[in-house]
Amino acid sequence: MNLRDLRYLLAVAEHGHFGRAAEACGVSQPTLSVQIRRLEDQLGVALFERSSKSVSPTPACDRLLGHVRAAVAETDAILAAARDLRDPLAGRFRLGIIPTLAPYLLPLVFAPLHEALPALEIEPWEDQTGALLERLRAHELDAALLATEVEGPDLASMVLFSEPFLAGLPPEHPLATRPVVAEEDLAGDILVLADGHCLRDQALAACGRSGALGGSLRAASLSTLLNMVAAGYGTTLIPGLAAGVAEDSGIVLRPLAARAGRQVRIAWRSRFPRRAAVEAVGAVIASRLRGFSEAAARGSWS
Amino acid sequence: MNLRDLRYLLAVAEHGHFGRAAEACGVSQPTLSVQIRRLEDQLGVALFERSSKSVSPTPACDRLLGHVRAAVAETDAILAAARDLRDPLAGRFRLGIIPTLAPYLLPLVFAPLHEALPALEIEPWEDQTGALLERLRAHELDAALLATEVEGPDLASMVLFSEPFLAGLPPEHPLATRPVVAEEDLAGDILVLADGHCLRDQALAACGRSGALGGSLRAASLSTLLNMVAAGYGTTLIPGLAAGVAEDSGIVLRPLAARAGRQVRIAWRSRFPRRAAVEAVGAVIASRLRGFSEAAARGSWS
DNA sequence: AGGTTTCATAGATACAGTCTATCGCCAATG
DNA sequence: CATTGGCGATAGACTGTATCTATGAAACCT
Repeated sequence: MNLRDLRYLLAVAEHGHFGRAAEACGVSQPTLSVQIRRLEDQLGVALFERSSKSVSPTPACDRLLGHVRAAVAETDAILAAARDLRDPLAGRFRLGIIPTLAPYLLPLVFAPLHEALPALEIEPWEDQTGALLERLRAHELDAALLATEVEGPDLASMVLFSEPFLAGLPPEHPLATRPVVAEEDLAGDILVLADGHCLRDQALAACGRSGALGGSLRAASLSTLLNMVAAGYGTTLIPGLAAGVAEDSGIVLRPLAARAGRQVRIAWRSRFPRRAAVEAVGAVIASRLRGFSEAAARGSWS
Repeated sequence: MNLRDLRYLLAVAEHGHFGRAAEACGVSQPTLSVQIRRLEDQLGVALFERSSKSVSPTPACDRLLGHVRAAVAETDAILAAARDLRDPLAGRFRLGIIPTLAPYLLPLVFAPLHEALPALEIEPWEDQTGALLERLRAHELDAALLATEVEGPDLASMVLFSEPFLAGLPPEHPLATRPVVAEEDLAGDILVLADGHCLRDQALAACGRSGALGGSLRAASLSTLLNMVAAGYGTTLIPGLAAGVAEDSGIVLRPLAARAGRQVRIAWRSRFPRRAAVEAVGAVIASRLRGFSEAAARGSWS
């Protein structure tokens, strides 16, 4: 049985006339005669009572017409829904974001994203890199914003912008008097985030250390870390986007001598069909952050 | 778009695997690959994200699946309903019956019809010949039981049984003393039904009259007529099947010398597709009434 | 590294849908 | 009563498409 035949059936039932029904369907009259006959054979039911003056549905046909109309309506609904979904820049877009980025990046890009891609319903999902990659591979995320490279042939990524680190110092710290701070000078009393945060490893690597301070601090969030530094418990490396918040908490910020930093990327499954959406989201973010890395590195982060 | 493709889509969505879905559909794997791809092209929407390890529906596909399932379910419903309707001896059967036949024939044949054709839901429709033919031609009846021949190439009919007339007399009527009554002897004081009843014309014709008594009586039903005769207002011709009821009302019945009577037929549109149902109904009625005409003509009508 | 699994592609084939042309039937008409 | 027109059915040719087998490409596992 074919959907086309069902439409033919509806047309004949509606017009009560093979010729006019054929015209309405855009086919020839014999086509309808043959197809309706075939349909009757397949169903084992006479659908129309033909005479030279009228073509009227049999009672059996009347009983079937409801289902036929419903089936045709559903397929029309499929086509209509597909039309709505056709735009890859529309619909839900689940975007993972790491915790050291989300609170500072999202306020910057949310409005531009909504403006540039009004049909895209972006659902941010905040978690650490490992968890995000897991969800990405499990099709539970459409893309993720990370500060690390991704591995494996099933994933792909693209750099959106570079985010320099800044030295974060308590106001009374000796280094706070210098205009520029060398990364390795921070190694002595640097505070870092808890395990799992990519920023932890990157900060330690930048200042030449392989391990953290002896388990004394397990800051779960950058916000906690900033408060600890502001209270004089040590120094830290602060991602450029968090500069404003860091200053507000009373921390002194200084550019770094070696320009340590990280690259923020958008990652997706290499087979993800809505590549266009990923690229559009990436483009909006990159555009919003254009020139940011240079400005941040110069220290003009306000 | 094709229903087959929709079934393929459901299979792939269900199995998450082209090979197994193909097996379930009874086609080869390349067939599914090609058809799903074509469907994606037609809808303009990516339906599955393929990799060598998994085939998972896209969010767009998830949204469409509901409609797809509904469409396929409706077509299955069409097939199922057609299976039920396939038997021409099943379903509604609208049967017209003339008023001088219905009250006496229906009680006789209703049970045998139901027994012989349990799936046939017979809906009797009582009206005069002209109205029945009109409804028959308008497809509002499937067949009709009449006592006249039908005219025109669009209708056909078949005699089911012969129904003799009997003389119906008041007990005190002079003719009541005779064992057999001649039709023409009734002409003097015969009472007949109102216009439109075929029995009216047939009774008048049988006793050799062309018009009725001077408009004095317009009996709308045989029952009224019987009561009038029983009350001594005149004589009448009574169809054999009504003999029992007539006797119960106190009328004297006598066989007719010339064996006047009428033939009861079943009529249908010559193009009516459920000829088998018509013939089955006719056969049951004819079988139930077999031998009736002879018995009635002999006067053994009890 | 080699074999296995899985989906995609290519080319051949068979079937099904459609067309034009024509027939047969019926009805209306001169 | 013969003719004409309208309508659906049928025949035969053609075209497009769904399907098959065979093979390719990529990823995964041993």
